[in-house]
Amino acid sequence: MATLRDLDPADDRPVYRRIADALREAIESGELAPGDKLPSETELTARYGVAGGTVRQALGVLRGEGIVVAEHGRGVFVRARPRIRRLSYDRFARRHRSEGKAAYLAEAEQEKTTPRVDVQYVGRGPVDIDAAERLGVERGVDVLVRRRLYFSDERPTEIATSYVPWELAEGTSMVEENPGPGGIYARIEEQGHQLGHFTEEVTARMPTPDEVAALRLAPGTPVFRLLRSAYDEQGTPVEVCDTVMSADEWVLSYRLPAS
Amino acid sequence: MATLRDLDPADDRPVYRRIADALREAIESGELAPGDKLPSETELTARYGVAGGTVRQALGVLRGEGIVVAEHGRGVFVRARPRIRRLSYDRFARRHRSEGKAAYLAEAEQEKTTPRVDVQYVGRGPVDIDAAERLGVERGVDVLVRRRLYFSDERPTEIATSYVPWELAEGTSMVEENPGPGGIYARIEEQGHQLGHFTEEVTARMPTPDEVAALRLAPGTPVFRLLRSAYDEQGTPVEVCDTVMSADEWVLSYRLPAS
DNA sequence: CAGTGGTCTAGACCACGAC
DNA sequence: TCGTGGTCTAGACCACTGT
Repeated sequence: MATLRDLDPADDRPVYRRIADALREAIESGELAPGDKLPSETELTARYGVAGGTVRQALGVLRGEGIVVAEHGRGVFVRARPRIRRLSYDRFARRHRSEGKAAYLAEAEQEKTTPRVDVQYVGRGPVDIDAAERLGVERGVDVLVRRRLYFSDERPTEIATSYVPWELAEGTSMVEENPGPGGIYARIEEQGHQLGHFTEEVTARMPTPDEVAALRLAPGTPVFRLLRSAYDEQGTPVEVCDTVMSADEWVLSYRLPAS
Repeated sequence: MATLRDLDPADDRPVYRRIADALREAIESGELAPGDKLPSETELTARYGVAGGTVRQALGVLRGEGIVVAEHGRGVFVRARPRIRRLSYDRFARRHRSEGKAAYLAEAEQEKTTPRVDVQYVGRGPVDIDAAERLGVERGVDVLVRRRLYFSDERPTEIATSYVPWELAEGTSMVEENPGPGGIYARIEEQGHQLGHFTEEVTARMPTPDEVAALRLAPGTPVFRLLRSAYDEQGTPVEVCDTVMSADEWVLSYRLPAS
């Protein structure tokens, strides 16, 4: 059992917080490394002379902070932080499309990971409320809906749902599972809509149980939600993409003008 | 006491989850509106015939989801969602600076809120590790550190710490509590460094206890961390700003190029 | 003061994982 | 089978809020 410091008797904060602090310090100091097993609840009750419920409360604090994960029947472990990946602001630059690469393929190449897409739904369907507002269509109107789950080295990394006005998508390979070289943005440009710019709206929240399952999220980790709108050179919205991704696996990078 | 549905005896999930579900349904259906008081723990133990600990566990689930807040001695209340505010990508545009407004003042004017800044520390101090990397200085070197807490209508909204190379800051009003009209960016430009662009790196995580206290965060709400670097027209970094803000009060908005 | 949530105890029994 | 965490009980006492 790792050497944990004693509780400071002068500290009048609740015992469970002080136990959580002691464990957190052991983790941050590296004494308990990622993947290491924490002392069991039984050991901690003996170590600190408290009831089991108090120890559970302390561990609950650390789980809430996402720095440990409990595995039923095995123990509580220091969470191994996933590798941080960067989502770069120029990921939709035309040079990638003209090279025949969809954005996620260009990304994977730069990250040196093996990409895979699981297309979960492609077809005509009702537009989502947030997408409708940004596409400038009425709520409930039918548009092209493309919902897919992206993998990187066989680990799920993001859930993305795209919405494209039906008039624009009809009769093109956008309605196919595989939209062809350069992805749907290349198809949209072939339809006479040169892309002008994108806006991206970022929020973060705790995941729904569905998202925890689909993205295999550890408890206590928030998700990013990106709502990206693509505009053509006339400023007409041509696509909206709603993306959910694990917040502790990604850093989003943007460039802001000074003038 | 609000009419809560009975627990489904056919459901074999833990009792505390089923109680949490019943309460969540009452909230989502609007039967318990934002600001309403939930039945007390005593009432809930009687209503469902369980021990107090089980009821507390159920309420803990809802607190973790951030949909209720407990107030010691008063009760547990349905959380009123704060107004969503937008952080816009052009907030550092020169036109604001030349009008003598710091970015947060321009922001507050647009939002029609009353701004206030609480300057917590201004002076020479060691550079943070992430800031050092981006400023291109050695770790631990002394720079100008400006740490402040921003308020909007007297509610704390963000913690920000700026780092400026000491050679650039020395002898200017950047080292004063109030850096003068246009904020520190105006002072940096007066020093001969016309601002060229900014980069902003966005992450999201659960807050530390300090951040919960300073920002008066409800449990279960993640925070954004923005690491913004300012570059002059030669591409030399002139400032790094590290910002923490409540994720459920803000949506971050960016513009991406297509070419 | 009464009523509320916050902390803590000392047990019980169960479900899961590894051996 | 044994050790692990997950759920639950039936209490106790404390701290805070309102009257």
